[in-house]
Amino acid sequence: MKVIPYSKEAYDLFHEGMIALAKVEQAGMRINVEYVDRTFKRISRRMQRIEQKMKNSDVGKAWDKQYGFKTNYNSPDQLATILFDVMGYESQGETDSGRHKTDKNALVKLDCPFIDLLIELRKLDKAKGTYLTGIKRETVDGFLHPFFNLHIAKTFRSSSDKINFQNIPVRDPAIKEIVRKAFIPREGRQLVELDFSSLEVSISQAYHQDPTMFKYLTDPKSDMHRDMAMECFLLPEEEITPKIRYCGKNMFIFPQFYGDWYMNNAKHLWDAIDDMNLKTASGKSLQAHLKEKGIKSRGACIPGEDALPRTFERHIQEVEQDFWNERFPIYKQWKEDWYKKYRERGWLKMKTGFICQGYFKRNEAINYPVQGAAFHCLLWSLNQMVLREIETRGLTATIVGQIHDSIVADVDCDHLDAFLITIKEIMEVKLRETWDWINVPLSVDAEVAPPGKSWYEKKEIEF
DNA sequence: TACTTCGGCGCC
DNA sequence: AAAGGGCGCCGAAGTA
Repeated sequence: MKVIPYSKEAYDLFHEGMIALAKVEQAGMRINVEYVDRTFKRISRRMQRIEQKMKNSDVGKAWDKQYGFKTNYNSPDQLATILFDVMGYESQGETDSGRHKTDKNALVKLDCPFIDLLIELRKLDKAKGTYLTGIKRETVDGFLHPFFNLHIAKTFRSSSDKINFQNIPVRDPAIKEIVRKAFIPREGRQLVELDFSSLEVSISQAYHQDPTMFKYLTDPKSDMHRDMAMECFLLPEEEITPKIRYCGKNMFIFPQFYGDWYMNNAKHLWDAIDDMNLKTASGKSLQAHLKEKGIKSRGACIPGEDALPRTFERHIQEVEQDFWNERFPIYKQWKEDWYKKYRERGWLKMKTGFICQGYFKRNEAINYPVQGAAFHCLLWSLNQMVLREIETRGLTATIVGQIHDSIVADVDCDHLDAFLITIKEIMEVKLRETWDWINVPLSVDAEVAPPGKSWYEKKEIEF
């Protein structure tokens, strides 16, 4: 059977999207070139000082003895040889090709002072090698013009390259500052970022129609991440802190939605208790709290082996069971039905009219329609702004980028309020008028940097 | 010199 | 029964 990969509506969305994104690319983002040059040199000096310290440590001396002038702290092979063969540290697992793992997660478990320096060095190297170098290379006359592609991702999402505008550091405060200070607004303007809150979860609702999820997405008093944090750590609502909620969200709920399983959840949540120094709202350590609840150890977490009673692993396994069988059974049923239908037909169709055909694993077939359609909500909104509303309303504003569920703009300070009202109306109201299959409210958060200030200075605002 | 694969890491 | 979805870029190391 021949499958045409899109409907007319989907074709139109991408046709307009190509034009709108080309305009975004052409406009570009203003760069503080002097800052980038200055910071590049400063980071280089900092890296040299760190390397000097590394040289003087015991690991550094062993490294020099083994490799001499060939010493390269950036080589995973050399690092593994020194740590696990020469120094005798315990290997923390293997890569796909059977080498010792030397990523951050494996290294922090070794308890070795050299490692802290190495991790700091890697971070600075990332900032310098990938971001500052990339910005310098691609900036022309003070403007950076990243590409936004619509022909790459299997899910009909976008991608971005030269430079990748969609992976600028934001979580690590130090790297965030180094890189994002390079991005500045045009004269008399300020930078604005608008993102759909929990867009993929909201779009998943249109597929599975789970009533419990519907309540979470429509009742402002309900809070799915808080609830699952309570389950994972056996805590009452009043003991949930922002950090604990963060863990429920990013180490249980989101991984579960992407198809992960309890064993990984248990490992990550258990590590977080120590790494993030988790305490209940009334100040008790979670370690002690779980012990009181009868959970004294993590559990072996070995695939194929049953989780032992009274381990954290067993507990999270039960939380997972409850999550899908009791809390979201309709969602679970949809996943099974959807995958079965894909297996029968060999293709799947998104709410936005795009068709994915080919061999997909279970998790892929389930995730693609949500990921793609969610991005299409953003692209539709961007098209309205770039191709229609900005000009129609006479706004002095330029869309300069897009990050899957958010839009970045460079807006005249005097037009900020009008811009925000316009784009909020499009993203929250007009989008749903156009696509009535979206059956839950969509809400937009705004972050704004002060006039003339860099992208690093963006702060969430009420509007 | 040019290319590929791998490990690692940045984002949603 | 299976067991984390989607991207791009860097340097290291090996191959052509």
